[in-house]
Amino acid sequence: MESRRLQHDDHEQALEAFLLVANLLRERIDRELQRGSGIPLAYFQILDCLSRAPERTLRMSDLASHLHASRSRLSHSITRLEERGWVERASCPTDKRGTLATLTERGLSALETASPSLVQSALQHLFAQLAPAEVQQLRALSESLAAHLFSLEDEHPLD
Amino acid sequence: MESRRLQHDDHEQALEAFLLVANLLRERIDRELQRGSGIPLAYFQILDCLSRAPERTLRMSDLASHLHASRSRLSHSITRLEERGWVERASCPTDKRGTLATLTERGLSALETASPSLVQSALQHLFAQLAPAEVQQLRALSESLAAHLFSLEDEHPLD
DNA sequence: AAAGATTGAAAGATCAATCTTG
DNA sequence: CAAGATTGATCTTTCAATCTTT
Repeated sequence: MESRRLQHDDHEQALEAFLLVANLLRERIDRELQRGSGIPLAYFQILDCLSRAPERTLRMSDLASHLHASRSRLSHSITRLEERGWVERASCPTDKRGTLATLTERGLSALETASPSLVQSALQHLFAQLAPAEVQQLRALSESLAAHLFSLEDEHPLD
Repeated sequence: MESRRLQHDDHEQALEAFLLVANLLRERIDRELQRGSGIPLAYFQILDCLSRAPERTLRMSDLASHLHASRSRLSHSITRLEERGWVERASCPTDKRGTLATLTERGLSALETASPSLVQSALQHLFAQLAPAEVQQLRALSESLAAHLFSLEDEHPLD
């Protein structure tokens, strides 16, 4: 009973520390991007994802699942990115229900301007203090937890 | 040069995995709370923080720094919690600039209803697959990163 | 009916003033 | 002027329809 209780406390403290650092990290990166280039992290991730796709184009649905975002959220975001001239929509030729999102030249420039200095400086700042083995630990733990969370989503989907 | 490049990739992948799992985890916990009790995680954290304070009361400023939230965000949140009857404001007797936030009886009940089952089930789900040593690793890494991020905030504050 | 996508309204967060007290 | 706190405008996310195509 005692050890059961201790174990639970361990979990709770680990969870608290994890959620705290996750927030701090996201905020920090978001700020550095925002300040340096005027691009919020959420938009950056969309542009980055499109830039790696063939023809710099993806279907809304595929883009949403790559980014682990809801269709609704992505749709609103793409609307705003279209207003900035960074993304264009086109209807899918093979399936009239679908919509294709394409990264424009201007969008690519914006991404390339923002990308190198800021993300790298963030990374260097953040991981400068961790030993290579610790970086690996962090990655292994994250991937293990992510796999578990994905299996939970399959049981109880969020949409 | 080659190893420099490899190291950077390691960092980037670790960061990606970490940010992904952090989002999944936060969403999952938020949903379980929301579905089970109608309380969003952000509100839960405020109520929980107040419930541990002496007299169930804290100054807005102290509450904000405990939660690592901006004063503005907290002020808006407390307004909404007051509307629900879960928190009350009072002006600080010793410093007329200050405002005290107090958890009400109804707020305490709401917290206690939401708290036990949901958070514990979330914790058990999430950590069920990690060995105790891994939980400790996760905690140690999180705390180490958090300490580093705090020192960054001191150099370049966010407010 | 299910899948892909969008929309409008409501809730939450951020940003730049603003106001009061120290 | 600085610290504590609030406000209003704006932006983002979420939620619950809605619409079209399969």
